[in-house]
Amino acid sequence: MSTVNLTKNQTLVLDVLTRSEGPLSAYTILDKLRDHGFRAPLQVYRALEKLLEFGLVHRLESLNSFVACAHREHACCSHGTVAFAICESCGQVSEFHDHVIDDQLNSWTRGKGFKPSKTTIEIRGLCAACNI
Amino acid sequence: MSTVNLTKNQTLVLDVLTRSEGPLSAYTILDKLRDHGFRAPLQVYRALEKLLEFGLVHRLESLNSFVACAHREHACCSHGTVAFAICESCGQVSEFHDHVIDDQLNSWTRGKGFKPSKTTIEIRGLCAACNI
DNA sequence: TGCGTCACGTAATGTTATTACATGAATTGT
DNA sequence: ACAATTCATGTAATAACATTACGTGACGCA
Ligand SMILES: [Zn+2]
Ligand SMILES: [Zn+2]
Ligand SMILES: [Zn+2]
Ligand SMILES: [Zn+2]
Repeated sequence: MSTVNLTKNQTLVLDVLTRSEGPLSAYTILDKLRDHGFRAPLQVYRALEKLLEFGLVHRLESLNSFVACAHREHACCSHGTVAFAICESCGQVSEFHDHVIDDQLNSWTRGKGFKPSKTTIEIRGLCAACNI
Repeated sequence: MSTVNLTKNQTLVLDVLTRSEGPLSAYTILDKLRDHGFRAPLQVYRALEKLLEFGLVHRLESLNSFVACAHREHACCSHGTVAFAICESCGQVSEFHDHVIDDQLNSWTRGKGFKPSKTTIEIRGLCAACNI
């Protein structure tokens, strides 16, 4: 659980994401940080790039947006693939891990000689609260 | 295995995707169809929307691009979630299904009361040929 | 004929992401 | 102390991806 030294911009971006209820697009983050001196998309994208490297943030491909990791205490990157359930009504995102799925994907890739670098699993739908 | 009647534009787009080695972005499709009278992105996006509905085409979220379904004879939509392995070197895409993964995801969503509408599974990495 | 639906066309605009270039601070090796 | 290198940052411009708004003609059906 090595703690990383974040730069000022990285800290600002991570704080915004951590405080947010749901995922945010890069441009939404930019808007939220204009008061703190952010003026260009690149400032956000550069910070996000590092935060993704550190495993502190995840990118939701199906939403073109970003969330703070929900399992920071566990060093997310270390325990396999992460999956997300995304509610299309309220925007809530649940992050989870599943070793059976991991194993199954690994078994497929090994069988094919495919060397995975990054795996995306995203379930869009309605959360329990919205599915009344 | 009901065959759908495609419109002219839908046929053109599907043909381009079917002939293509790998996934194509909407704008690449547009360029390839300029000779056939395509002039605006919307023509492509409208055709893609229908082809996605029909299950003849898949969208790769992590690539913002589209592929023809590799299992048309099996009526792709009918047998659960589709997964893709995408080679970051040669661009080749392998489409596959795995019932264990399906079951595992379904068991998670049932447990949470989450009602899935669409699931994305994409593995980025290096295919066997590129991973020498 | 009048009406609704649907595929299509065109233009404009909105959203997301990257490239190119410049500056200043911190780090390293001598 | 000095040059060389690296890294975070700033700014502007542009590229890539996607949607909204509006209008037309074809078709099926009361
Ligand atoms: Zn995480
Ligand atoms: Zn919800
Ligand atoms: Zn398919
Ligand atoms: Zn390859």
